Amino acid sequence: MGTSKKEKFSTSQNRLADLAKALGHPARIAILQFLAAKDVCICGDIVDELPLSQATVSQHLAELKQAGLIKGEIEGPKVCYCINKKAWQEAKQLLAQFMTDVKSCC
Amino acid sequence: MGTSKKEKFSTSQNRLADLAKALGHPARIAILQFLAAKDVCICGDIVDELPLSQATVSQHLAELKQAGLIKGEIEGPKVCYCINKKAWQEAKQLLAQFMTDVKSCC
DNA sequence: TTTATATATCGTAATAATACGATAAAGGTT
DNA sequence: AACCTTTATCGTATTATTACGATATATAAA
Repeated sequence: MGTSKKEKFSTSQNRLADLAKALGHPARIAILQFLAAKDVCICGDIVDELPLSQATVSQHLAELKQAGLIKGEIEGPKVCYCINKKAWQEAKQLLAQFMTDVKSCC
Repeated sequence: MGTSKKEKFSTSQNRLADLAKALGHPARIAILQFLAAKDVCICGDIVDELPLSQATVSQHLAELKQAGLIKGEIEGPKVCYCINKKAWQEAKQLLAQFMTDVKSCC
């Protein structure tokens, strides 16, 4: 019964939902804020910043990567993570447009 | 093991994540768009608009209500749903600020 | 080559989310 | 009162998410 009905909704509704879902965990918010605060690509360090195990952080990073919001480049034994500029602007625009379009009447 | 570690993150990180999570399903995106398109509070009708059962729609509405994004007023045997204007503006501002703050470096 | 370091992935357990039928609750209609 | 309509809630099945230890992988250093 818990089968997903996502295919019954439009592509753009699903894209918005996927983006929002990627932001839907405080650890992922924290990761993005950390990446932003440094203003450069971060090589290593991320696991130490979060109160979660290495495996769990890696999983959250993979989800952000899957949503296209970050990218990771292998640099020696480490991986350098960055916000994906293009995708981020796109996501920002999509969400902002959606939030603006949804006018409230009362 | 799947115990939540949300308490290890800040209130604002959790608030952002909760808002995003509420938007993290195409059915809820569709509900919000439907409410917006009518530009008035919608009494009834919502279930007929979605390819989901009445019980499931009611559950999605409850989640949006829980996040504070919509409110429902009982009108006779029906319920009138509306975007919660104040909360919506707040959410929009919070998300926009977050998306802007997260600058990408590459 | 051995060792250390950094990440990813596997396996798995626990919890949360999704979905729906059945039923309850509340208000209107006849 | 009996009945219909609308919505919420309960019970429950299924799937997804979250989390972590253990292990694999890949690179650098000794």
